[in-house]
Amino acid sequence: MVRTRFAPSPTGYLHIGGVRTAFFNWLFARHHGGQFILRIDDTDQQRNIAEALEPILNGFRWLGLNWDEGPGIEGPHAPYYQSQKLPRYQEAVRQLLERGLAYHDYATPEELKAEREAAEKEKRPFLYSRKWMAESAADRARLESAGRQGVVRLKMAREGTCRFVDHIRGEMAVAWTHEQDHVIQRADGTVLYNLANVIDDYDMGITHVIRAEEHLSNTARQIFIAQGLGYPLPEYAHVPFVAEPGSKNKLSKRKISQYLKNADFKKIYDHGQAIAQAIGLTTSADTFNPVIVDFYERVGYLPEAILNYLVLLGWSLDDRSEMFTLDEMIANFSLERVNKAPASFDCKKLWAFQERYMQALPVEPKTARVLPYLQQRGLLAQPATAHQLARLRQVVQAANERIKVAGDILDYLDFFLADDQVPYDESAFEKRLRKPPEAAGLLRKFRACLATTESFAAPALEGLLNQFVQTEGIQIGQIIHAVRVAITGKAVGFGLFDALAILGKEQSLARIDRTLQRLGS
RNA sequence: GGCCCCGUCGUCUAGAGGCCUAGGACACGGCCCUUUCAAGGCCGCGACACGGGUUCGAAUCCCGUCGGGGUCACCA
Repeated sequence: MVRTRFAPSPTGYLHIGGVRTAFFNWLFARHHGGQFILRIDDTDQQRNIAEALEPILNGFRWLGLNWDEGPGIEGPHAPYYQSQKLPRYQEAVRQLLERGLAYHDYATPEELKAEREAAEKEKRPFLYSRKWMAESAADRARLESAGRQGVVRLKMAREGTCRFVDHIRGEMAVAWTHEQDHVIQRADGTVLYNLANVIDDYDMGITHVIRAEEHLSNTARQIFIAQGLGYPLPEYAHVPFVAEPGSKNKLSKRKISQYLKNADFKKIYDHGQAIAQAIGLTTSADTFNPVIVDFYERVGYLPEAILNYLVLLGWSLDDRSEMFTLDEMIANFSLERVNKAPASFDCKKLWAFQERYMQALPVEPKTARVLPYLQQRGLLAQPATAHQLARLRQVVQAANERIKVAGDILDYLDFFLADDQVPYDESAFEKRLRKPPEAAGLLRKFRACLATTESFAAPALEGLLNQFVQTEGIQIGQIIHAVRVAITGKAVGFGLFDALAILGKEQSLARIDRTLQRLGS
C-alpha cells in the first residue's frame, strides 16, 4: 500500500509551492490506490495551532485534496500532530544514545562558533571536534555541575558514503564526512525536525517521501537516523521547487513586494484586490496575493483550474496534452515524468487555465458561484428570490466568457441596482452623450420607438434599432453607444440588445429618461 | 566559500543518436470578425548556454567551461 504525506506547519496560510508538492503526493497516492496523510508539523509549539491550521485545511478542502488520515480524520497512526508525540521522540533519542549513534554534547554556542570560524579561516570544511562530547554518566555530571547545558547530537559516520535512489534525480551519493553531527534534541528535551520527521514517517507507514528539493540535503542524515533505529527506508523523490515569477529563485511568501514589481503578477494581484475591495474584504498584501491559495478562492477562481495549472508545473504527459480532468491527472501521473529543473510560477498561465475552465462551466453552476459576490455586496437577498436568480442567470448568460473569475460578476452590478442608483462613467457620458450634438435628440427618438414596441426580446430589439438607423439615416455607432451609456452607465459591457432585454421595457425606459433628464433635455 | 542540484523559445514544456528545417501551450505582435468590451479564427515572432570530443549522424552520449539555484541552524 502506497502511503504519502504532506506535513504543513500551522502558519496561517497555504503557499502555492507547498500545494504543488502536496498535490504531487496526493496524485501519486491516488494513482496507486494508496493513501495520503496530512501530518501537522507543530514542533514550534505556537499558541493558536487550531486557528493557524484552519486556513490550510480549508485550502486543501477547497481544492478537493482529501486526506485519508490527519486532522479530523483520526486513523490507526494517530496522533498526527508532532506536538503530541514528544515522549515517543525522546524514546527514540534514548535508543540512538544507547546504540552509540548519538551523544550528549556540552559545547556552548560560542565554542562551536569559534571552531566553525577557525575551519573557515583555514579553508577546510568544518566538522565538529566532539571536544565537549560526554561519553559517560560521570562526564555528564561533571559538565553539568560546571553549569553547562547539554544537547543530543547525532554521532555521524566519518567515513564511507551514503547512497540512495531518488525517483527524480536518480542515484545519489553523499560522503558521510559532509554531514555534521546535527542536534536532534535540545537541552530542554524538545526535539528537532530531522528526528521527528523520520520517526513520523516510520510510525505512519509512509512508503514514499515526495518533497521539495531543498530537503535533498536532509536525506542522508535522515537515512542515518532511520537505519540507526532499525527502520526500513522509504523511497525518496525530490521534486524541484517552484521558482519566483521571472527568476529561478525559490518562491517565497516574504518577497511579495518584490513580485509586485512584475507586471503580470501585479495585474493578477490588482484584479483580485479590486474584487476583494468590492465585497468589503479587508486584505493585506502579505496574506492576500497570488502566492497564497486563499487568494484564488476568495476572488472566485475554480479549483480545477488551479490544479490543472499546478500539475503542469514540473510535470507533463506528452508534447500536447494540457487540459486534464482530475481523474486523468490521477490516471497519468508518475514521478518519472517530473522534471528536474525548477519551474517559475507564472500567474498569467494560471489565468489562462482559469479562463478556459470558466468558459466551459455551464450557466447553472456559474450562476451559483457568482451569486455569493452579489449577496456579500448586499444586492441580492440571502437566499436570493426566484426573480433575482432569474435575472442573475440572464446576466451570466449574456456576459458569458467575459466572466473570468466568479468575482467578475461585480462588473455587472448595474443590472442589480435601482434605476436611479446606476453610476455614470463620466468620460463615457461626455463622449457618447454630451459631446455629439445629435445624441440627446436621437436618444429621445429611440426612446419613443422602444416605448411603442411590444416585444422586448433581443432579436426584436436589434431589428428595431436597425430600422431606426435606416429611417434616421445615421451610423449605428451614433445611437448604440448612447443607449448603452444611458442604460448601464458604462461604455463597455456585453451585447446592448441583451442588456435591454434583461432590464426589460420598464427599466430601460426609466433609465433612458433619467439620462435625458441629466442631459437637461 | 564547501557540498549538492539544474541548464531547450520571455514562461511552462515535448524531445531517451537519424522522425528536428526542434513540436505544443501561455504571453507578445499583426490581420480578420465586430455596436463597446471580451471571446473566436488565421498568420507571425521566438530556444537547444558555450567549447571540445565520440559518431556516417548529437538538443540527445562523454569531458571541460560558463551561468543559475539549493543547502550549509539548538527553523521546518
